Amino acid sequence: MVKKIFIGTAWPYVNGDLHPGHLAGYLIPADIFSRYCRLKGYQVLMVSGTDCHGTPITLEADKMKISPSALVKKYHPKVLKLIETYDISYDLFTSTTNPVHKKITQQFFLKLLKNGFIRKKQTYQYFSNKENRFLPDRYVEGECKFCKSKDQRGDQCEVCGRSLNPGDLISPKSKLTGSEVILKKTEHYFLDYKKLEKEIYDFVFNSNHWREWVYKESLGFLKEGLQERAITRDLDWGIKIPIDQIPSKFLISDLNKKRFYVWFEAVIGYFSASVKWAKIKNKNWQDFWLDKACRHYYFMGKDNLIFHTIFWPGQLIGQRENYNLPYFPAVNHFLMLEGKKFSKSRGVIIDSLKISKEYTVDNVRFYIASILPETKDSDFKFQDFKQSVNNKLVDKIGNLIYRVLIFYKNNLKAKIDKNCLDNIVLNKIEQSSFAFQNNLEKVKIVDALNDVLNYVDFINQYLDKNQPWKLLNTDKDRCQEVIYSCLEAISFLRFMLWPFLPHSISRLNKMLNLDFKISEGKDLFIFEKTGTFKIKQPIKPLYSKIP
RNA sequence: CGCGGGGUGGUGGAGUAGGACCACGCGGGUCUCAUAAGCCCGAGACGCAGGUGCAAAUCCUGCCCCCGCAACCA
Repeated sequence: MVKKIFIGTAWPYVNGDLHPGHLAGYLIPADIFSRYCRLKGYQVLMVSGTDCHGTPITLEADKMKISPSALVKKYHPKVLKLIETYDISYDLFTSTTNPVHKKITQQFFLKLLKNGFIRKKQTYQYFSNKENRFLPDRYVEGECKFCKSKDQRGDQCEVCGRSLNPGDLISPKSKLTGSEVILKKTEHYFLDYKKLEKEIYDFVFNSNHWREWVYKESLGFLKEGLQERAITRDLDWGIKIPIDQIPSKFLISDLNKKRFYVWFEAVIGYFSASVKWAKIKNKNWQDFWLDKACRHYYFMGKDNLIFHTIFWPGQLIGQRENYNLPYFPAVNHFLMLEGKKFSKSRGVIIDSLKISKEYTVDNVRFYIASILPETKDSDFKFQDFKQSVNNKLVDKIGNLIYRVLIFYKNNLKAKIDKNCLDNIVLNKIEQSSFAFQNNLEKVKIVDALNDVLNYVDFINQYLDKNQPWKLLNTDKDRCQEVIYSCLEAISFLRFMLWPFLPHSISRLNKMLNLDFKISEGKDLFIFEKTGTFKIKQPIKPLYSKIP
């Protein structure tokens, strides 16, 4: 039976350009994993899209004096361009503004309502008369009523450390315009996580194959007990509440002025994008969401952890449809830039598109893959980048491939009489392949890349020990055997490198007149001799040094 | 005492009690097929202070530093 894999990646917010933190946090690791799965012959579905709703979008749009939808139209293509440039292999990359998503979000809500997990509740929120809108706590500042510190944000006082609720600020003002802010009564729908707590706890508790810190963090969060959580906001930008379909006893006032809260809606995108993909491609989304043999992998930064291990599973459980829950949340820490957090306002920023043009996509992919923040925050340093690419990718990997191919072409006229694979090489291929797959199955991508580098080192050492350049005059048969063994080793190397470096490995395929025959059910990591090596195109180095 | 993660040679990582390991960088040597590439050898580290143990990077206590979350930022 073909293994089924669903891959969901975090939905990038469309209020700015994507920086290398997004590449390292989910785009590149998810892509490496999905390419590996495809080579293994698994049935893969990888989806995501842009997250287009929420207050930050409306605020950014206001700042630019355009409508939220105009802002989305401006940024969505830029995100798409980046994904195409880096060749992130989504089966569908959509956005939360697509109609299928709207409809499915409303259905999710209605189902939760029907199943008794939604309740209505009155709260007080900060409201700006001048701006004529409710403001999130963090956009309001005033004096902390506990310690009397001035200019504290509405969500927390940084001086005394207390969490603040609406009303805990004295003379609150809008952080955006400085205008006065009042407390206003408003009614919202809440998702009652208390009722789902037991099932969520069982789900998390039984997931002890997760990365240890992810497991502990999720359990730690549950330890404090879940509470009901608002799923609607007083906003005019977002997905509308399906008023017509709500039983009258559940209706609340001003529903036409409310929208679904983005946290509730964005994660449903994983499901709605799958449904949309199935419609477009005429496939079954049920293969991935109802077949218990399908495993769900999610890739995201650590700021998104709780949404994927607690809240989203809760939403799925509440559907009572027996949908597949996350199998493995590949949560990454953060990528820093020269020791600092990426920050547009502080100028700590690199344009991902620009560096791909300047240094090539595969160079950037290689470096980022080598420093993925899988266990703790990691650091993008330009000096490291250059060293890493020049020494590992160019000198070790690139040079190995080049020295073997050019030797084969120049000294053996690209022809081998006897296809005899050295046992020591065969053993290494099998041993590395095993270690590599073992790591990738556990989404340990940095370790898997190290397996590849270790394999390359071995082949370089093998060449030095056997010195085919000397054998050329003393023992031609052995010389052919050594070079043939290296060619087979390189041929297999293509499979291990392609997930990391799709562009250059495609070039290598062309040089060798080979291709990947990817098909569901066919495991390309089972070693098979390539047999004969034809060289049709001029041999050129795959990589060049960064000056 | 809100929850959790982290601090190991210059850099990035591995290592949950008994020889501190890997890769890059650095120093030296060597080959010459190759992109001044390859290969070999070497120097160099457990955040701080206590404690338990025959033995601590690892367990305990206190402190310092970095990061995420803390339910209205997603």
